[in-house]
Amino acid sequence: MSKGPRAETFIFLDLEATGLPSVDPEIAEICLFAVHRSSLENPEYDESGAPMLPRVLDKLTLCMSPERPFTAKASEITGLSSEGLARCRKAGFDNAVVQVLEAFLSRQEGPLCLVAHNGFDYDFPLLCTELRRLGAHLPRDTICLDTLPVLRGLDRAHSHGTRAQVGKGYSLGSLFRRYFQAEPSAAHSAEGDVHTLLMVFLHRAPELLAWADGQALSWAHVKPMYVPSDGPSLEA
DNA sequence: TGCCAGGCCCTCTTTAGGGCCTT
Repeated sequence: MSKGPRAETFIFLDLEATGLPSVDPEIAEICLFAVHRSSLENPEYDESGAPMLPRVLDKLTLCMSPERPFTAKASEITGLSSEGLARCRKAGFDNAVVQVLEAFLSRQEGPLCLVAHNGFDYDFPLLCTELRRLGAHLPRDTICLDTLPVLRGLDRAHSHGTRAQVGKGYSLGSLFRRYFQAEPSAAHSAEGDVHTLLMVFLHRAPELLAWADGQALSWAHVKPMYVPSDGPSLEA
């Protein structure tokens, strides 16, 4: 059941924000790694047999000052704070961010596939909220892949009823530790988590690419996490 | 300087409850 076009570039995405969906969070850091399909289909491996990061890789990381405060937990785990961002004179998620984002994406061969871990419940709706607030849009043929339900589903299918994999942790860190017997680096920095996400993807690339080709959902299906009640919503 | 959303999954299930996963 194909729901979208075949993606030529995969955009690995992670957001750090002021909290979980319950607090109507705002984005404080965004990171995207753009990887062409060819690099995912033909990964290189190091001497230990682990996949190597593609040599041809576009990266974008931006920090921004949210208007609302961080929850204590969000600030603790991300290392970001309103004070720290303000001290560095970071503007918010504004039209300049949108322009940089659009420029970054426009130089990737489309169609694009956004990839995030728990993306449908967090990163995609939150990004959708921020883009809509500014009247911005992603390319219409953009599709989305959420590695959390897809990897769970693939393992469940492979277990043939043994449930060998099902029930184990599927957090991004758990997957990385399971696949590579190593600790992920820089957890809860946006770039660190995107790096971890890409490595996890590379470990299962043939299956995930096939899944993306057949079952990825359109970005048009993503609903905003919430509708902002304030902010520069009318300036776009 | 906001403790709390919600869809999915598992099981001691299905007349339900609890944990995961994202910050």
